[in-house]
Amino acid sequence: MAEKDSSSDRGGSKRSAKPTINDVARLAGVSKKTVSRVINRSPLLNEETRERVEAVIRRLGYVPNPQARALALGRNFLVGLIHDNPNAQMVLNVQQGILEALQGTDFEMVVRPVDRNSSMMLDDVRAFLERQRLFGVVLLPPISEDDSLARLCDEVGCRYVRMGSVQLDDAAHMVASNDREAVREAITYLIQMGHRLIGLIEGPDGFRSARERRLGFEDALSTAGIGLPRSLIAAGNYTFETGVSAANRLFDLSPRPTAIFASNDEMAAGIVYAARERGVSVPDDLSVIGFDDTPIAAHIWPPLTTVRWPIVSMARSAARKLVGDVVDGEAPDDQPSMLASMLIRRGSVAPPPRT
Amino acid sequence: MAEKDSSSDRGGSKRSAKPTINDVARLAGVSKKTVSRVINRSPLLNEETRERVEAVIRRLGYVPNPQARALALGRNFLVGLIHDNPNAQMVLNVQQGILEALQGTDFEMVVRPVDRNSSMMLDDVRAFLERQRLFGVVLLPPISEDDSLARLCDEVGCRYVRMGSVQLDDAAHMVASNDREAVREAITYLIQMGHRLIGLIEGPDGFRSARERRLGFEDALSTAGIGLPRSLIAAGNYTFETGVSAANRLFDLSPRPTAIFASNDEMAAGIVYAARERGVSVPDDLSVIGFDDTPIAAHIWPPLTTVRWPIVSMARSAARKLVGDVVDGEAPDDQPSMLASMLIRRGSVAPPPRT
DNA sequence: ATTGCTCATGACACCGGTTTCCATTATGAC
DNA sequence: GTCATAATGGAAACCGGTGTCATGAGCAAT
Repeated sequence: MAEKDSSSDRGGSKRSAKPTINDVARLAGVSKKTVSRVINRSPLLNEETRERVEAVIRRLGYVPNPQARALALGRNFLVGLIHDNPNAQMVLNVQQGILEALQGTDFEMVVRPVDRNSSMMLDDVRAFLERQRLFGVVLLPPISEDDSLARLCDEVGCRYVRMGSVQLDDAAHMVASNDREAVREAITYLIQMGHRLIGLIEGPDGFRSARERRLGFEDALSTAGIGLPRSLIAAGNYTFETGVSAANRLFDLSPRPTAIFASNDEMAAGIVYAARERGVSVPDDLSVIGFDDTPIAAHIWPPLTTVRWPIVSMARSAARKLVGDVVDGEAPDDQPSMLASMLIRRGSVAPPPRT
Repeated sequence: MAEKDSSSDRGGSKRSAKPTINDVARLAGVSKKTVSRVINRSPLLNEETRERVEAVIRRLGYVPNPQARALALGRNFLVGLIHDNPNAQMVLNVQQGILEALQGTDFEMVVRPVDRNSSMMLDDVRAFLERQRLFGVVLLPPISEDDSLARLCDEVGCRYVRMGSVQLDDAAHMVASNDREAVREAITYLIQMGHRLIGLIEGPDGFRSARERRLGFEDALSTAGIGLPRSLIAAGNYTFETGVSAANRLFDLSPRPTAIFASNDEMAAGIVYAARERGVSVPDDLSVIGFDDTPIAAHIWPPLTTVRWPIVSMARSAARKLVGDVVDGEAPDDQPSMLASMLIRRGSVAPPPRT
């Protein structure tokens, strides 16, 4: 310890020295490179040599050092998840999907929540990407809708795949669902039940998902020849609380809508909550449809009819796009870029009251 | 490309060569070592030299390569989160706490969900730890209660900190809350409201959190001199569904309990759901208290009175324990090992009905 | 026997940092 | 002015892998 430049290694760690590729090579009587070939399943390798080396590897319990590999290869084995989504279940589902795709590979997932309202957001992400030199990132909505983030990834040479409600990028960089079509179906279902006065609680301005869902809503109504007064559209921002207040605004309308579609389940749960507060019965007086099919949808009373967003599959597909060609030579667009949502019918929809 | 050992680098990546420490050294007219000293804030360095080097670093936008650092230092900068907790909000809160603690350090967080029911679990985790050579891991309940996991970490030389409902390990390896005391308070509150027939929906067998919460429940009753018939205790496993079925079992009792405490919010939400199904009014006919204060608690009707588990602070504290001494020479037990829960009073508790 | 080819393997440099060890320079005491 | 000492900076080794290229063996064709 001639120089105390850095913090000293506090002695305790009795981490028994891990065997290295050199140890394996020496004991097997071959060169490092040959061991490296065994590890990487090189085809041009004598079967007998391979077995001898593998035996030594097993005996020593040798595991290649990922840091060294990362350095030598000039890339690491980290896939990042960048998100600013407040919905815990959604984020966790995405993590699950990514991890499923990474299962059995050398890749790990690192998670990076960001604050889209911060002016530093882009700088933060840039610093993160440059520092960590991630292999690639998955971008979760709503921040995935931001083109400047995608450009940033390009700039720093980091692969990316965006998830979203609509195709915003080419197939290699995008996994989308078709929200518009799914909402159209849901609203058509309400219309078939007899509803004519249907309210909409929108997602926040500037979110593509919000816009797509609204477009699906409008499509269904205009196809059925039903007009849509401005007053039936209430603003929300995907939180439970705005669901409550938007619902209250719609309840004050006269005539009152007999059904409300909320652009996500949180807000739909807010509608149900507000209805209880006001003594409005769901579904007898009011039908409610949400979007996402997060657990809350099934766990409130009455259980919510909602559109299931195929979030886990989307995430899995996104991660495969990212690492597929490295892992098994698969082309990045072998993975689907468009996945379908589906309507889940539960107890929050009924025909409108007779009055 | 003489040898096609590994998958070829698909050409596209026009990642402009990142500046290295050599570039900085050359342009600043100093040696690598000097640049390294600047990066690591070595004190024995001429002020003028430092400034010159820093200027070059800024000009080049140089960022040290973490992989190379990890290799040279013999440790990486990854903190793992190992969990098998099905509660999304809880997992995400823990992630948030860990990331807060890691903020501004060179550490990143990798997430590893495991399946505690799999016989391969320990082997999987061992493979994970050995492969990735993580700096340390945070263990989330319920799997954190498993001593064999902690022993495994010791064995492979990986630091760990366990989170839990009771002190299961020494202060350097544990961050706990005091569930027992918190539940005692909650039940005492029910007793003060006049309840005498109080049901309990337990967490799964073998979970320390479940046991501690039950002990707190029993403590409060016996302190108040209230007996606890076996029939008032129903089994659950922390899921919404078992909350529903356990509640139904308690509803069939005669006399029916006037209050039920559930060992977590999911199950408490199940009670409220079941009550609605049966036409039992909460809180008029039945008071309900949950545990955790996850968002669902505030988002159902009526909003749940519950015990807030200080999960974010616990996670932050756990992560600081892990990296503290490396980051700023802080002793690992400068961080608290015990954090307090608190009762959040909302709308699901009222005095018992007169009858 | 010589040439030409393929196959299996090894020597060696390299990735980008940190550390060791030594050389040089600056400082201060005499 | 000289010498001892401390402050500073550089050369080279090292961390543990991978890539490049050379080499020797084995074998078929000439």
